[in-house]
Amino acid sequence: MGFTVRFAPSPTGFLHIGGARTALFNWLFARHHDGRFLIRIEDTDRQRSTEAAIEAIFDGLDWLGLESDEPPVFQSQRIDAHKAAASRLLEEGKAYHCYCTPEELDQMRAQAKAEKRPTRYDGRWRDRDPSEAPAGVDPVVRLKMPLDGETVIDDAVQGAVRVANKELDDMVLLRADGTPTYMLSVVVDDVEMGITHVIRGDDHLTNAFRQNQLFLALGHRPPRFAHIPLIHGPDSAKLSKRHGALGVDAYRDMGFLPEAVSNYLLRLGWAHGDEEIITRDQAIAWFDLDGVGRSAARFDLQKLTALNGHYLREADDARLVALIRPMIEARDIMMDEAGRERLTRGMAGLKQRAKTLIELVESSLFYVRSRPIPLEAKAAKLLGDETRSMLEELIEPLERVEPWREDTLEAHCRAEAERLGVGFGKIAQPLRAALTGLAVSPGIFEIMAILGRDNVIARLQDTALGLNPMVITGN
RNA sequence: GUCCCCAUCGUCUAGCGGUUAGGACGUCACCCUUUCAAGGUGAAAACACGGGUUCGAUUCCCGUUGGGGACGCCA
Repeated sequence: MGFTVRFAPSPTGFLHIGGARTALFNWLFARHHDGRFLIRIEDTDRQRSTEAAIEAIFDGLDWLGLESDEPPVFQSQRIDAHKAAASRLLEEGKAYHCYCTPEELDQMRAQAKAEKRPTRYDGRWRDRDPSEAPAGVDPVVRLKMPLDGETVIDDAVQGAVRVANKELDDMVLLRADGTPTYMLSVVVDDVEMGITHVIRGDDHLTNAFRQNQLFLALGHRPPRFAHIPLIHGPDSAKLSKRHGALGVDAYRDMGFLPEAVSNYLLRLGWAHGDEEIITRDQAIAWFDLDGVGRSAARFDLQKLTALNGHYLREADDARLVALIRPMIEARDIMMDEAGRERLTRGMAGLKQRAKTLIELVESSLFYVRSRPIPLEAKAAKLLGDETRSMLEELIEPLERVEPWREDTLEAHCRAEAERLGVGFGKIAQPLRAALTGLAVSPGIFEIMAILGRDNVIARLQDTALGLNPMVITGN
């Protein structure tokens, strides 16, 4: 339909979670309408923009699968075009030089505040003759805002939002050093890039009134605005570092899958009936601006975690093995081919018990560890002297189990429990502890089948001999 | 302080004048069960308040209260 949107982050930090959602909404909107999704890096503040931040933003977008349809635009490379636009406005009498010093402006604001008046620039140089310019002061260029009437924005999310033009002060277009401001750059670039819909955070809503006037002054029709509500922290204030709100990379490091983060973010402020689990394709088919809510949402890590558990269970086993392999090896546990195979076979049982990749790693280790495996405290508690000798008695019968399969193992162990005159749980838990070093794991016969006879018997012998090292855990 | 926005279970939300106010996360029971998950069943849990409009308001309008955002020669 010829719609073009952009995601325009300023590279002063990582891609934070709110930015990720903005990018997602833009991307989905473009895909849904068969339009274009562009990326523009707003790096006009050279002091605060860093190469590392730019990289982090692209990494984050990449991880979430939000690719740009065209090479990214770097705003810093378009300064000449921004300056030219300002000159044109100056020539047309739509902008003017203002010789106020920063000190003078500070004073003006302080006074307005003291008198409980709005802290706006009063337009004192708007109609003043340039000959009155003080010597030695480099002027800024300001846009002449309309003095009366009102500016109405028909926001695709917020509806009609209106403000009296007298509330809008004459904003700075060019700084005293001649560099363009954000307000100018954004508008000039949006025009240049053919942006039809500006989808961005709520915090830009008041900017939109000013930018709307700037589009008009430049002789262009303003784009359609869509201001989506911000994501808030648990204290319901705008999400920021102090909430521990992090870059998407942090969520990746916490063991979340990109599809889970993406699904979670989508449902924050947008819904499609009662649907909770939404695939990318469904999202593209269903997403549109009219479904976006107007109120801010709080970030809920628990719900993200639950969603992640769902996607973990759905995930392909080989993919999960590939994802956790570096995490396992980072713990100095090397994975040989046999270990990788055991892990892959065991993944179906492991993944349905994990909520994050971190948990998945923790619960997977016993498949790839070398003997004797360490015992966590809860497992050690299950293995008293009496229990250990009971396990020892299990070794011989296990040597005869044929074939070595989940169902035959279960049948044998149940028979064994009966012979010993104990409840089945009395031998299952110690077996689990001895074979995995854990008190919690997938089904014990599944584990035995995957571990293999030799490994199982060896591990039981280790335990009988008390060879297992103890693990000191935080809990 | 000025301007703007918002308001359904604890949280995310469905609802677009007439519903037993639905779903999800979380919480609590019970079932399943070798542990833990998963799964199943069920429970507790919401329309901020006050005026209108209307035969009828969660839904439309106004106000109050509460929350948020913006007020830079930052982006």
